[in-house]
Amino acid sequence: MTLTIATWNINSVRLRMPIVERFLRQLQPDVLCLQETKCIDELFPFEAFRSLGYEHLAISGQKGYHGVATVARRPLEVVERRRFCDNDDCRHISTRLSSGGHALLLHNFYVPAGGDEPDPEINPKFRHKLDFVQEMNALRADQGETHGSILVGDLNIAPLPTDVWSHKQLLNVVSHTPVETEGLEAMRVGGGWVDLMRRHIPPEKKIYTWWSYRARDWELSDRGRRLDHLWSSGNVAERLAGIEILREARGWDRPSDHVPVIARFDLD
DNA sequence: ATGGTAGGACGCCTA
Repeated sequence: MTLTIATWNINSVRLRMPIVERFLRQLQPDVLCLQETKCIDELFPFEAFRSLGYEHLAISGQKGYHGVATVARRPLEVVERRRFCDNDDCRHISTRLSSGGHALLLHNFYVPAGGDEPDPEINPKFRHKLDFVQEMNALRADQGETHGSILVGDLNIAPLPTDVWSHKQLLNVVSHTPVETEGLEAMRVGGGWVDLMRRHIPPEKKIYTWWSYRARDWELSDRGRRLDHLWSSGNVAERLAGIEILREARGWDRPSDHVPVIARFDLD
């Protein structure tokens, strides 16, 4: 049997329901992890998801900012809404997915963007981002009483030189500074996580999942970054059958600035 | 070198 898991920073789930519907009808992933839902739980569009066959929802929302949601066609249960950096931002939810006798732990993350100034001494938002990644070190791929773990989301860091349109020009730009890229890679490797997009697509090849709204023509200039990630424990990575980055979604009507990324696994 | 756009919510913060 196959299991497909998608991640997408949706930049307001209520405003984006038309393209969420289009995506779910077209790709039909088993699970969709959303970030930046930007609405309190009471206002989450439950019915729209249910009518599309996504009847199992795990949400963690707040007013106006952040917010994550994991929606699925199969049963899932909330494991934890973890707090980071001693505040109540809704930036994480973990769920347990049962799939053909396997139980998978699925983390859905929205890492702080970090502001514009890449200096933690003068920019508290950048300090917050670095601290947040530091605290993510507690999450190990082999953790929990499950048969494997998956970690997805908008991590707001493009770790490899080929994860940005210009490595040289972005070295001092938040999302690609060495303190961030090295911190994220250390956390990933230390936690035993496999970068599934890079397992499937060689590191020489450029990959982007985000293009700024501010470009005159995002497609023509193609100044993108890979900010969205899918990781897993080694045993789950062995089952990876494919990765799809839905670049066309950046050109849909009223798009998010991020596109969905989908991983397909072949399980027994 | 700079400013460019978008969302939530209604003056301004965040990305």
